[in-house]
Amino acid sequence: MVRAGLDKEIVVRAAISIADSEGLASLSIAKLAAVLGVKAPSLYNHILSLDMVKDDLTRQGMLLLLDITRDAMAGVEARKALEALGHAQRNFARDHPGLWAGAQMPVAGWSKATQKVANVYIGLVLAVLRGYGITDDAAIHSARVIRASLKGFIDLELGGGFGYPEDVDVSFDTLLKNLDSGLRMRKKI
Amino acid sequence: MVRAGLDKEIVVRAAISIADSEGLASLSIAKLAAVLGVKAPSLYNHILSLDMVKDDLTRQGMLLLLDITRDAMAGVEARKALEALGHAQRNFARDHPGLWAGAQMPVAGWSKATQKVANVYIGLVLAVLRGYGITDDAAIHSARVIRASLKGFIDLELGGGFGYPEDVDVSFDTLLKNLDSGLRMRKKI
DNA sequence: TTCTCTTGACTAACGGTACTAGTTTGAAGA
DNA sequence: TCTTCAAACTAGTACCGTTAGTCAAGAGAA
Repeated sequence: MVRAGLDKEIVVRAAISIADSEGLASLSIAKLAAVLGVKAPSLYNHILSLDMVKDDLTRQGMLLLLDITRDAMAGVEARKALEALGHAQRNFARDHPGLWAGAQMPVAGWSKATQKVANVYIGLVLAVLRGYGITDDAAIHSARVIRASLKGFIDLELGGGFGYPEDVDVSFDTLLKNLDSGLRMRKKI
Repeated sequence: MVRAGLDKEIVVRAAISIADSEGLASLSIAKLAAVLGVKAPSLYNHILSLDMVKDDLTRQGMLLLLDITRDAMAGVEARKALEALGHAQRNFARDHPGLWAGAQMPVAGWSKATQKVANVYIGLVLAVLRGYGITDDAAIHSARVIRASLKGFIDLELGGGFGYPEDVDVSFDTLLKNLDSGLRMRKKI
């Protein structure tokens, strides 16, 4: 009965590692316990439930994504900012598929704390739109379009939804160009 | 031990009903058996596994979506066709959230038969693009953009991802307008 | 009508999941 | 050194999908 010296952070870190390498779906209490060298019930001295671990994982993933995106967007505007946002998200999803998958779960299952972090992300999208001169109601609608397009593309790419051999990078550039031209149109009207 | 008169079709039909009313995630052998008035193991006289039921459900969902979309797109071109495609998908997802969720699962988990049906869907998107004068490689890239945008929007809407009170219908129209203007741009170049 | 054979139900069980209760022990602080 | 709390443990609950083996319903043949 040697003590493993665990705490919630270590457990969540292990969960992130498992989710990113084997997929969020195969994250389980049993696997977590095995990785940490402990029997499954012992984990409950540090965590409330597997769902809570996933919530923590999601929130940490969002915070990391926010940092990365903010850095990428620093000092650029409009189209450059949109591209920075898009590439930052796509790269994040490829580097951390488990964290990305966590952030794509239905909002209803998140804790208040995690929902709060999610709202900060919207702020970043709205910042991009200010660069296009789009504010207020129109910004909300355009923000939804940007979020939806990026999320849909990344989910499809990660899920193996692009079967044809054409270069997916070119497709992503097409997506960003489309969004840019749509937003510039919107500004003119 | 009265015989229930089951067959695979009846089981899949019940699965669709459960998935659409309670969500794909809560579709289980136990629930399926309860609904059909039979003990769980009895189902295995008619099905191979729960995964195979989900695959059938997905394929049937896709076929239904294809029918609905084809009908909506009949006799219209370019922007009208794009709008028909978009609204048909969004309405389908709202009417059949379980079938929609099935069709969004990672491609790797599908049978060959189901993947084949999925490919037919791409044909519909390419038909829309022909109306814009976009063919070949460019069409593949634009088709990915359309699929990604629609999928992302619908997934976000169904998952409760749009927190602000602004009218989601307006946002969807914005998405379609964006796509349309992007595609018309692309045609000119 | 009776017999046979197939089909579709059943019960019991296996290994997996998350989780809880109760027990023991390591290790830190008094 | 003793006490106390935290963190591990074992054992067990209640689910999940799935398999093996059993038995009877019901259809077709004699």
